[in-house]
Amino acid sequence: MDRRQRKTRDSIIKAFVALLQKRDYSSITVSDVIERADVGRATFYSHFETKDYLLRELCKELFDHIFDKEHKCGGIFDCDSTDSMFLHLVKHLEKNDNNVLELLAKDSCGLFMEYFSDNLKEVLKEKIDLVPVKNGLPIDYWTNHVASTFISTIKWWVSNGKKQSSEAITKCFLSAIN
Amino acid sequence: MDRRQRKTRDSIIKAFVALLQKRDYSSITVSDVIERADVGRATFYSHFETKDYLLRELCKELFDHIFDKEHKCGGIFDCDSTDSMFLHLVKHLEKNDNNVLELLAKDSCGLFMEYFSDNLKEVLKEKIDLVPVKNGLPIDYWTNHVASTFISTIKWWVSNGKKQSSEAITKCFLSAIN
DNA sequence: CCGATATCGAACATATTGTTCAACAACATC
DNA sequence: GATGTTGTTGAACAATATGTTCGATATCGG
Repeated sequence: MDRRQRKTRDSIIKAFVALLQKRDYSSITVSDVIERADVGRATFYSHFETKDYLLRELCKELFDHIFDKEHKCGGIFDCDSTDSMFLHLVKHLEKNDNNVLELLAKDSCGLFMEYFSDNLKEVLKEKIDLVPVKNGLPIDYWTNHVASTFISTIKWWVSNGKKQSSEAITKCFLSAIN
Repeated sequence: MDRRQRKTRDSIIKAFVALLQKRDYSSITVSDVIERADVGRATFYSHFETKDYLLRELCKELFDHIFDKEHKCGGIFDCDSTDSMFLHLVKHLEKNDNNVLELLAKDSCGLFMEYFSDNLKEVLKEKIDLVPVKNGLPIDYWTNHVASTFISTIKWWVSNGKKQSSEAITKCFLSAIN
């Protein structure tokens, strides 16, 4: 990819994240983004079809990074138990690159949640043997429940100022689903 | 309230719900709503400040009805156990007045969820003695978890075509949190 | 250096928003 | 059923946002 392309793309996404931390998604305009990113209007539209697509791309980048599909070595896929997998995930989230974690606690976080949930469910499906399904619940229901509980735990954790250690909050989560 | 006011208000909300079932919230314009409701533009704005306020009002009406605050007799507040309370809630949701339940399974349902969750947490706080808190989890975390699990259960149920009976899905939910 | 490609910026048509106003219709009250 | 009040209408309006176009300019890779 052309160095120029990467540069403008990066500055657009950076500006977008910065704005998302301050304002509601729906209140942010394309003009806001390109002004902050210091990028021409036509340039923006040559990179992203609409504002919605920009959000999608952001989600994709974020969760592709967290659930790093490329080099699974050392990632969550290498964990030998679910306990350590979830702890690994929490610790990763705790680092909070780009303050993106905070976005999960905002109002307009529907798409984030969806991506988060989809990625998590996918992992859980592969690791289902490590997460004991409770008394005859449908597997589908169970993975959905575990993913949803993990996300609501993280959301609760962030919303309350991350007072617990990553170990403690992981324990909370594991207690909740066991 | 003036008969005329109620009439236009009702037709606006009705039109709005009908549109929400077909399209995404963000894609629906005020013009769409007033056209479908057959109501003047100025009239719309004399009832609702913005499109967002319309959504809020809708949520309020919906959940005020479900968690009927007025006449608590025979409502969920009269239940003697949490089991029957949740079953009562599910049965109420199953009736699905105005096909509103379907909205919970759509993409742009963030605000619905929020209202749902807030109302549920409030009830749970009053009924906390009936829902045993698991091994030393923070009460706050626990009510949040129970509410979030109930909602994700309902969402899963609706998304999969409500194949289970209300009794069965309530049992799933109770298994998940116990 | 050169050809290819990305950016710029300004202008443009289009669409949506939220407001205003005068004319009209439905209401409640006597 | 006459009267004053209130809600609705439709059209027009300014303001803002969207997405596109195009020639000029700058930057890239080789």
